[in-house]
Amino acid sequence: MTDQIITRFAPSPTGYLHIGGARTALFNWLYARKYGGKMLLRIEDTDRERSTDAAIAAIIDGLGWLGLNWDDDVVYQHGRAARHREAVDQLLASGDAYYCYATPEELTEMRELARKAGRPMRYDGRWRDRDAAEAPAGVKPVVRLKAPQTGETVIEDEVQGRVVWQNKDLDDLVLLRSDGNPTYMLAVVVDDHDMGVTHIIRGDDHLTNAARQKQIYDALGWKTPVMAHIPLIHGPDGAKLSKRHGALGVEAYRSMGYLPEALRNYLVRLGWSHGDQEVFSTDEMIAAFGLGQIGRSAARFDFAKLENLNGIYMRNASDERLVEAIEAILPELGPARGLGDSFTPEQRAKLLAAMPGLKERAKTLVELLDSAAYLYAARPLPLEPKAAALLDDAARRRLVSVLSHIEPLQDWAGAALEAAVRDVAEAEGVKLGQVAQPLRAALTGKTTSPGLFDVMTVLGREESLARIRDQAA
RNA sequence: GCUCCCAUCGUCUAGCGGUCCAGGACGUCGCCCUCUCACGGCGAAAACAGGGGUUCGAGUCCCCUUGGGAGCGCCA
Repeated sequence: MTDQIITRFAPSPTGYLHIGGARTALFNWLYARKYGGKMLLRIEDTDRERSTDAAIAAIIDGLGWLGLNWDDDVVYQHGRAARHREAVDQLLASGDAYYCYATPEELTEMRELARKAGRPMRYDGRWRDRDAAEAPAGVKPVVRLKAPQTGETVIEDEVQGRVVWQNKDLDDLVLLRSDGNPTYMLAVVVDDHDMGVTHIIRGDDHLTNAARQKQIYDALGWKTPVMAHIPLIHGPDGAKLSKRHGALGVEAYRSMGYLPEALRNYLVRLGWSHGDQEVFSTDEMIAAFGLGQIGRSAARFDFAKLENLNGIYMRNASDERLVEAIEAILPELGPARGLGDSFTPEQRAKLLAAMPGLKERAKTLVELLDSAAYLYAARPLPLEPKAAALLDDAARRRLVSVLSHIEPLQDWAGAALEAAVRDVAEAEGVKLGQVAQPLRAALTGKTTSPGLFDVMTVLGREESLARIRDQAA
């Protein structure tokens, strides 16, 4: 029991689940699943001002969409303030923490002085050894950790390796604010400990925090969990991917038509690798995952590669699955495309029938839906400029010939249609393409589409003939 | 400014002292397949940031420089 692996994902609910957070969650999830352990979810909502229920919902939705389930109940950090204070009392009692009455003004002054002197900006410890009797009246104190001033603090990080700080460079951090509320630094340590977290896997923006947290663990006499600080994800331009700089929530990727399994596969390969393997099933991912194969440098987000992966996953997905995935985002996409929030049974049936040809050609669900527009278009079909250009007089005359060859067909099926159209080309003394392209333009309004004879089959005899007649001359 | 982290093709990466005139994938560019577009197949261009060491031997170890990034709050 004690050797069970427990990881956690601990987002602060101040916005959606962004892509970096999603990857952190994924890594935690993979690690826990691999070792038959648990991944816990903790909402770090101690900042009451910035935390919102909408953000909590967005994070939970995002995890659900990605298929990253957590174990046990969600822990809300805010609800644990009493326990956090208890830990501070322990530290106060053991002499590992003290009250500090320095005012915000004094702190600002300290920072400015330090900056001028070219020294690290840190608290000077002025209340560290002062008697509480000297406390100024009317000032609510904070509680600070009495951190070691000599020696070093060391983190043996699973991905960054051994990281060392000189204790003289670290100051006495605040554990309890003057209003009696715990700080993040204290809360994380107490919660991770109480939740039995054995492995902390998080972004390396927390690496320097790890040193302070280590000091708190030590002061409390607790064992520090194994830590793994994974590199951040940067934007395509190399600049950091922050909420104010192009970072998108996972729901944005859903709206852009990516499949959650494709996004997961893309994300896992950002910073982690397993030889030359690029595509992983969920089981393969879990089996192959390991902290040791996580790289230490930041990665840029590359939509082209995500699209490629998404295309692979779409081609391998069942037709029904893809129709369902499109239906899930249809409320967002449909109206702008002349479709409703959901498909009519006929629309759905046509889409399903055309899916084998459609999914072969699209990289996202949005592209897929757009490429299916011809299925639902009302006659007479609007023609794309390039399609219109294809339908010159000679082409329209050929369509007449096509009509005469296919109208008599008993069997409206791919092979028969193809044979008929080939006959037309031969009779006209032209290449198949010269008949096929105008035909495609007439049937779909576009110059590209799935195989022509599949298109005709899905559209059905009447609709196909009508569309051809519309353009024949 | 201070502390810490990082550095292989445009991008994601393999490489854990010799088998690397550096491999895979995406992207790009050719060719093939072909009713279009995709898919698929074949091929090409494309990288060890720079400088010092250590070593018989360095992409791989050490140092410096340069360039990125993170953190330095009574935010998380």
